[in-house]
Amino acid sequence: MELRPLDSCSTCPVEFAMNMISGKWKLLILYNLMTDGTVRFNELQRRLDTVTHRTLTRQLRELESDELINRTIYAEVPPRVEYSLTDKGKSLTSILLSLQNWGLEHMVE
Amino acid sequence: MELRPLDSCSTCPVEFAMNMISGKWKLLILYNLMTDGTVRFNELQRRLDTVTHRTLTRQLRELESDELINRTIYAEVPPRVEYSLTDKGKSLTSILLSLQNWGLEHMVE
DNA sequence: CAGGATCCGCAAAGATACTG
DNA sequence: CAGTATCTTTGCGGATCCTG
Repeated sequence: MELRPLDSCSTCPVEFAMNMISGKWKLLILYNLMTDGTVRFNELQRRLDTVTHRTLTRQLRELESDELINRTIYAEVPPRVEYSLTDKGKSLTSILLSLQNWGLEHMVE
Repeated sequence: MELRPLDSCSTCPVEFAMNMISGKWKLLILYNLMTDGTVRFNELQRRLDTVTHRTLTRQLRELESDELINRTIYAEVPPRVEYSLTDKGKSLTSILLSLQNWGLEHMVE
């Protein structure tokens, strides 16, 4: 596949994709869901380690409104909320792999 | 290739790659150099259309310090400065294609 | 032509406190 | 447990003016 001309920025597929994954914690969230399938809110927060409660919530809401993740609420006490990838979210794996491959080849360890 | 575990964020290849291309105009700059080879400063500014002189300079400096682009200065009057991709910069094409493919498949036109 | 210097605005992220 | 409400911070990008 070749690089296409970028007619207009508002319809640029590259920018469209970048907007989905731009966000300090988004790729880390997606990565965790890719490898583990389903993760609860607090478990996710533990794994991201330094993320604040507030910020994690926001990032999850954005991913959800972009239809990259599912949010499942269980009517229990204490409450349980589980996050998982949608098919659209799963399809981002190709981008993550592409980024990872490039990083592995060009990072000085 | 499989997704690797993300041991530590400071050594995460995905984050390393993202840091290279995060910047409002960077992918657009790289795209222009990928398709045209060598471009002068003002020509680049015309193509990005709404970018300011100041901001374009900063983005170019960052790309240069990341060794993604070459900056060639010709000792002429008026001055001439040309930008082109390094091999490292050219290798980003795979990421751009990956982003573009995803965007084309998931954008509603 | 291709910058540098200064100042400013804004959106994203963090800190902290409170809650069903 | 999984949020929401406020407030503050910060850093990127923009606006403007000056120069070899």
